[in-house]
Amino acid sequence: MDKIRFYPIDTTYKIINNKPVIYLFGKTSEDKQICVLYEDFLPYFYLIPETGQDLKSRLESFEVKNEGETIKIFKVENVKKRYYGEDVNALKIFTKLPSHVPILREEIKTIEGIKSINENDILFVRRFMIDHNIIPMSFYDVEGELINSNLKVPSFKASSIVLSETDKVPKPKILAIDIETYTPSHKEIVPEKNPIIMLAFHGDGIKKVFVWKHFKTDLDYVEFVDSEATIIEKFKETIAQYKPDIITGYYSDGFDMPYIKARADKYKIKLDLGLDGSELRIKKAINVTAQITGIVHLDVFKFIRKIMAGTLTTDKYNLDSVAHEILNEKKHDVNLDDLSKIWDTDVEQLGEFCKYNLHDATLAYKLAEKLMPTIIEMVKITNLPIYDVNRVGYSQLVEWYLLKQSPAFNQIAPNKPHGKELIRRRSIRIKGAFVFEPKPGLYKDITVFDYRSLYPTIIGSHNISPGTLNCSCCEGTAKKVPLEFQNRWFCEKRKGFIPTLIEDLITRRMRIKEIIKDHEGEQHRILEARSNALKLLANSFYGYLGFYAARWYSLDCAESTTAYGRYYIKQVISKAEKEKFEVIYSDTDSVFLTLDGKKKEDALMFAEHINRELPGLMELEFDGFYPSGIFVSAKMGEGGAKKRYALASETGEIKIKGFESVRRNTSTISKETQEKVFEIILNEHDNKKAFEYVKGVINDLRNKKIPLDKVIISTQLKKPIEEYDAKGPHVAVAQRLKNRGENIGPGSSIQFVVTPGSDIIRNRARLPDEIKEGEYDQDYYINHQVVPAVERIFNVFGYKKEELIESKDQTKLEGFFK
DNA sequence: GGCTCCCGGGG
DNA sequence: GTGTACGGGAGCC
Repeated sequence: MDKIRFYPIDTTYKIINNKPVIYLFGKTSEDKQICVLYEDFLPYFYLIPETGQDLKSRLESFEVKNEGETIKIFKVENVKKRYYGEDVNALKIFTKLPSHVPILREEIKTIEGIKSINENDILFVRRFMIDHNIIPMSFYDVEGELINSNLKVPSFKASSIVLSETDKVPKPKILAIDIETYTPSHKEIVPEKNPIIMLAFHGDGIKKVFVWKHFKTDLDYVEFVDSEATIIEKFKETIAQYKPDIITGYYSDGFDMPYIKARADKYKIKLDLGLDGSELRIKKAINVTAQITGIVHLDVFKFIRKIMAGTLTTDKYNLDSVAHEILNEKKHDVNLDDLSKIWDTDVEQLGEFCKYNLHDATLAYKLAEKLMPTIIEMVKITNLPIYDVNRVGYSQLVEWYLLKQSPAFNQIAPNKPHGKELIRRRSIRIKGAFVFEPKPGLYKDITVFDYRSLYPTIIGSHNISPGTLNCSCCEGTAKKVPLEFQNRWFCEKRKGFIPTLIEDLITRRMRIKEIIKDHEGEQHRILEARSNALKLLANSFYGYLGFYAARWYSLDCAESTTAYGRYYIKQVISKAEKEKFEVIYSDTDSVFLTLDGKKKEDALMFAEHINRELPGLMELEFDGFYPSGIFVSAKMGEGGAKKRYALASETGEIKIKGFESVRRNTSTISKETQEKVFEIILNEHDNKKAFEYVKGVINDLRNKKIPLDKVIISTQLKKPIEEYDAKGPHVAVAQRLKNRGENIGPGSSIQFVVTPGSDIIRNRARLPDEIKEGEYDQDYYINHQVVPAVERIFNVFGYKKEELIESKDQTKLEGFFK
């Protein structure tokens, strides 16, 4: 009997000798790849009979004929469980193979006296990992022996697998890839037709670009090969030699991997990268995915889009914007439209593109490295392997955390909804948060308070859970859900499943926050990531309860959560007004007050009074102090627009909320003008100056002093020109390009400028190179680009948009500070 | 408003 | 793989 220590990274199972065998690919504590095999685990699911029904003996002899084979139930056990807050006598039904489960389930369903069949869709390996407490990226002591196998890594057959260390953080080996392909400008990306021209790798100690045309260069990382097929061979070879635990790329699920696969297919090259010799698998569903057995394929883009999006300020998720925000690095500035031409006619210029190629791989690598701690924390909380954490959304993260915890509560998990129920749930909209409509205006001395994790703390403090809803033990005695739900209460005697778990997440995070100050460097980053992961997950519970496809879906719970939310925020508002603060705005969990002559300390005292009366983990926190801020008016009516304001901090930093400042269909001049206006108004308090500034811009437009590149509007063609019913300006321009014989199709980026005339817009759209400097329709840019961007801001001061447009000076100054 | 369709990223 | 798929914005009545 041997002993090893290892951490699992990627998991699967195979049927060997008619038995399912679990494969845990991972790394030993000596950092060697290994696969731990385990075979003493059987698939099972639960059956809950109607009360009084005894189905055990009937099920024990149950069998189904399937494709000539007789499938039997392997074993049935009586178990006492909890289901939706009730004790139930259930049957645990074991089968021989995972594939037998759906077959048996379908037949068993027809038996009379069944209340429900549960947990029949939890995948075999995941079931094993939950039951055996196998947490990916955590270290285990394994007893067993090395055996022969045809895997590319040693195989260790385990007799026992025991968690040894949870805090030691593994350092998986990451390899980033990026390809450049032959794509003539204005043409679609077509893997079936166009070759890969270069391939870059970035890993620990490896920087390489393979390219299959020769040119003179000093770049030492460039390696010339003779054909595209050799590039694909190099792809395999590099991976085999480097032995990464993780292969990463930016949008590699949707682009690089499928492209490489398509080209490999063309040359009949087998991409047998899997540690079991299996091929790279490309799955084309709604979302394309690329998977390799034993090696995690991490698509950085997917994780950022699905999990990190809310914590980033960018609203574009291309590599350039994301790298800029997360790494403070930009992509190399080359014009990709030129690459194919240069490839055909001017190879000596390819060096720049090799640099670009490697840099993209480097950025993907750095992003993967940076996000790894957060990903690993998500993995540890949910038990899902990295591959899955990378691809699921928040609802699935919450659900797997609940599924992982449910055995500890002796619970049977509810089923996912199907068919009509799904449609019904989908159509329901619940009443959301309370928003206090702001009076448009400029304000000073704004103090902002918000409830720390409002919904999570409400769920915890008020014991909101499907199993505690309207319990019989508290009927008539428990406090009712505020206001409109007086027929609803939650148990006050027994803590529910979801409140227990959510409070666990919150308190774990609070503990981390306490100790984080005493750590620095690597350790600090890990704690930061852990805290962030816990917060993201806790914040997702409310959404999960109201998510139509959730197992623990509960409309009553979701509605009660927002009802309590409205109750608590309104309470702060009315108490603040009683204390003579002016409440200017409130949204969901935050309140904006002006001091109205009082001191900052008075506001802090006020919050402290509120906190004395809050239950459980609920807390109203001081969020910030802003010397000035502006709330703009709504398009319709008199009131202020919700969720649209800008604040200036004590250091003069400007926070803009809710204004669509970066939009694809806007020109640079419109965006620039809006930003400048906020700056002048909030920091210099000079609305006249801001007004004059805009008038200046408008004048410059009139006098054609604004350069052409600031009025260019850029849009991408998304489908063949003929397929557009609504022909916008960019479609019209594309059509003309095509008529001229240029290659225009989906993916072409169309840039245009609106030129003067009386015809409809699309007939006046021109390519920038078709026209001369200044040849744009000043009125269009004034009325449809610049004025709409700032109109609402000036409404606050009583300016009308007509005054902006008027060429004669005419200003009003009243209503500066409200 | 509500409903449907399209798109994201990538070269 | 013991499976299923998202979510937001624009355009259209």
